[in-house]
Amino acid sequence: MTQSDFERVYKAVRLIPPGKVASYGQVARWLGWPRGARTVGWALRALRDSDVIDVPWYRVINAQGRISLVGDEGPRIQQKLLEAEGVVFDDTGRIDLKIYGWSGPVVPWWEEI
DNA sequence: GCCCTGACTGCTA
DNA sequence: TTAGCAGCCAGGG
Repeated sequence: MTQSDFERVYKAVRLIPPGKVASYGQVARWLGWPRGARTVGWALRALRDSDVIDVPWYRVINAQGRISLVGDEGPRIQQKLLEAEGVVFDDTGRIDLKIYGWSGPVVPWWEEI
C-alpha cells in the first residue's frame, strides 16, 4: 500500500456521478483488488483525517446498500448528502442498488490517467 | 514479525 | 430479511 494506491482509490470515488452510489467491493474491483474492500474502507477512513475534501466518500456504501459508518455524525451526514443528490433511502434505511448503483467506468480509466 | 482492529463480502442457517 | 462465521488486506502498537 503506497500513497499512489490511496490516490487511485480517491480517483475512482471521484468518478462516481452525483446521484449514484457504489460499494466498497465494487471500487476495489475497479482498482484490481478483488478482495480489497476493507482496504478501500481504510483509505476512505484515512480521508476523513486528511485535508482532502474533494472526494465524495459518501457515495460509497457496503454491498447491501447500507451505510457502514458507526457513530452519530457520520451516518447522518452521509444520508443527508445522498438525499440532497436525489438518492432515496427506504423504510429500513437502505438504498436500492438496482436503481442508484453505479456500474462503474465504461472505459479502463486507470490505464489512461 | 506477531497480534488486534476495521467505513467489507459472500455463504449458510 | 437478519445473524453468525470465516476469509481478506493493510496499518499501528
